[in-house]
Amino acid sequence: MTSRAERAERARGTRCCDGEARPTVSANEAETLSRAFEVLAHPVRLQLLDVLARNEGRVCVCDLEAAMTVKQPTVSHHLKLLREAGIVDSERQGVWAYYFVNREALESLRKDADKFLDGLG
Amino acid sequence: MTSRAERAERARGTRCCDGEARPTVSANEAETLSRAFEVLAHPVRLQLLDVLARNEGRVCVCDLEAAMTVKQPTVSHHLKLLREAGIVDSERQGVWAYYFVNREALESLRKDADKFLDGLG
DNA sequence: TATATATATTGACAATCGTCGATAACATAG
DNA sequence: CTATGTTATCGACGATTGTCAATATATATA
Repeated sequence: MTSRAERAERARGTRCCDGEARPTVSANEAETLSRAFEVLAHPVRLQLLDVLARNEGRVCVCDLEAAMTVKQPTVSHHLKLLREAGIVDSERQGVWAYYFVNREALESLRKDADKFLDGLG
Repeated sequence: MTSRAERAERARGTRCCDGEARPTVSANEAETLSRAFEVLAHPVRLQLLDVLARNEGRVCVCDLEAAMTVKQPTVSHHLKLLREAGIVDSERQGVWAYYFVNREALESLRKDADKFLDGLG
């Protein structure tokens, strides 16, 4: 609780700011945006994205696995989530699976995140 | 699986990109950043932030509650998470509790998010 | 074909999350 | 003091998440 300037008195049972307190972001937009942030809300996924973004189309799962602290099924699991979110894609080359970021999807995610955060003032 | 240009052949049991596959974001940084994204990973918290950012220090819980679809204890719960994350603060005025965004914390969050997302290329 | 390697999937488990009714804590009016 | 309105906390519940061993699937090599 931080101290602040005084405020107009008000009777109980009254709203303080009626119309002004409506969100400008709809429930649907908030839903969509929060799902985008969810994808980013795990350290392993952030590191996977980091590696993939810096090694354009050249990283196989075995190397991703080596770069992470978690075991192979867990890496595979997080890659699946990134794939389902659309921000990475993969290609099979023989025994190996190479993952790479979907640049348009990533750009779109960044734009949405920026727009929301910038919109906050 | 998207089709891509051909790749140098390689024997099984070999790494494809050794050193290059290291994350530039440390496990600790990833941990911290992912916690920031976690806060944003829920539609109600996004809408709360939205409302608070647009009504500088003037919104009481009763009005936040009226603006959300979830019940009062749930609103209180999400406000607590935002407070614990440091990006909002609150002040009690008599019976009412007024919430407002912590501008420095919000700016710092935005900077970290931007830095990571921009860093991806 | 048999074998070895790379990746994905399954299934189980503990841990965390989101929600809400009930209730506590607090402030004020009467 | 009592009653009423506001917010926070508690406790329970189902749902979701993260992890990994075990296993399946796919591919290449011998």
